[in-house]
Amino acid sequence: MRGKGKAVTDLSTEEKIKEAAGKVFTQKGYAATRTRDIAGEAGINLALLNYYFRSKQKLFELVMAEKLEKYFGVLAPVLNDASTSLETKVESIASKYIDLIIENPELPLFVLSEVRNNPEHFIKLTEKVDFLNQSVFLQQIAKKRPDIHPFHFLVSLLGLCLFPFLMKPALLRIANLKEKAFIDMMLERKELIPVWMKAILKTKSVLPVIQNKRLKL
Amino acid sequence: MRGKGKAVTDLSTEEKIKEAAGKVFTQKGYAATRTRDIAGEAGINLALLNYYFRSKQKLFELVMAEKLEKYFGVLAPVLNDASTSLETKVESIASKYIDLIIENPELPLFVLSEVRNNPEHFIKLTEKVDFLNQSVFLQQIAKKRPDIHPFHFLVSLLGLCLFPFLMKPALLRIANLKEKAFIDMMLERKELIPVWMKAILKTKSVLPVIQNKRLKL
DNA sequence: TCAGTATTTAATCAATTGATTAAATAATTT
DNA sequence: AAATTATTTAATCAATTGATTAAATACTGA
Repeated sequence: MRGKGKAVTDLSTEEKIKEAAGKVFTQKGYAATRTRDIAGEAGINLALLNYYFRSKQKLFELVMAEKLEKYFGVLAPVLNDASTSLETKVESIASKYIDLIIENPELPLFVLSEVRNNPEHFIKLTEKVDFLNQSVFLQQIAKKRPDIHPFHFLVSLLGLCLFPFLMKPALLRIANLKEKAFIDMMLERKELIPVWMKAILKTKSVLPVIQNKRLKL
Repeated sequence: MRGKGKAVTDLSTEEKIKEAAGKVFTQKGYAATRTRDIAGEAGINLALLNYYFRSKQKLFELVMAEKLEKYFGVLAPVLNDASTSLETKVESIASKYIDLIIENPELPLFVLSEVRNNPEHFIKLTEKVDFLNQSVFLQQIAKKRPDIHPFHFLVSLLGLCLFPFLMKPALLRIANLKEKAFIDMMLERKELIPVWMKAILKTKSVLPVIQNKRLKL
């Protein structure tokens, strides 16, 4: 049945559906998404969706892989750059992540939710690339603060960048912010976070040093 | 039909269902939850659920209100305590929040997801209590750092506490951590975060001071 | 143009799911 | 114990939803 057809048209329709699926899935999550919503959003008939992608699940997996790639794609190249300082890396991650999420505000909640629901997606993505554990970034941190597990700092950095987007709906309400003011705050954070991370990395050790928590490097 | 019956039995069954609903809803979210799952989890028949709570939606609203109360209940009393220092408040929030989420690991993702899907829940909770904007906590921050919107610090504090739980599944995998090691890290954070927040509050100003971003206090 | 192929659609199916109902069972009261 | 009321259940309903099918339409190359 399904042929390759004219490449341009083919790609266009297929892409249109995938685009719509990306939008609806990220907004409502897998379970709350109806294939009819996607079809409607794409301006096509429901059957066409299954014609192109066989099933909701298959379509979702395509979208998910793309979103995961987007979400973690910011990190990978920076973390393993041996030619930049730790400070530069922090600046780069904060800046790129915040820009990315301003353009894709629902990405973090979507990825975190669906990774929890279907860890296998995330596992498949990471099983090939062990980019993180042996990364230059973590080594640079470990060198500076051998007393604290380096993931403390990575998680803190990501939390400072991403968490505001996660609590954005709540924040807009309780802080009485408008959309524009929120974006401005996030842009401010591109400058604030590197300063803060620097300060955090400089703090005096407070943890008991009973166990040696240094990574195997 | 539905009578009050024997108070003890009544409460027990009703509570059993609500407990089960809380568990399933927080684990899977509203859309992915089947009323039959809840009934199964509670060890009762499906019809009994509707007999007690009329509908899935009604039951969910009860659970949601409870979870919201739990989630934000940590903050309210601390933020408005005029008798404690800013430093003490930060310590208290970090400690209480981390303890709470260790006991209820799925709470943050559940609350954040469902608040996005149904902002009215959150709105209903907050419309009465304007505890945050005029809080002692924000005033103490604004006094110390009039150059930066105080919500920057609140969001940072919450992010440092909560974000690790949000990316826990990813973290366990990429950092090669076991459950126990993760909990230990979070306990460490109860000490680290206050130190970090202190350092953050001390950083030199880096933002342009064109607009006066001071709150109306 | 027209045969052949690709694309799109309306109609329909079967499974799932939230909700209801009427009947059975258990508890309580008199 | 009998009557009354409360609790629980199996069976069923109607709507939703993912998926399929067969037919119609648009497109392409000879």
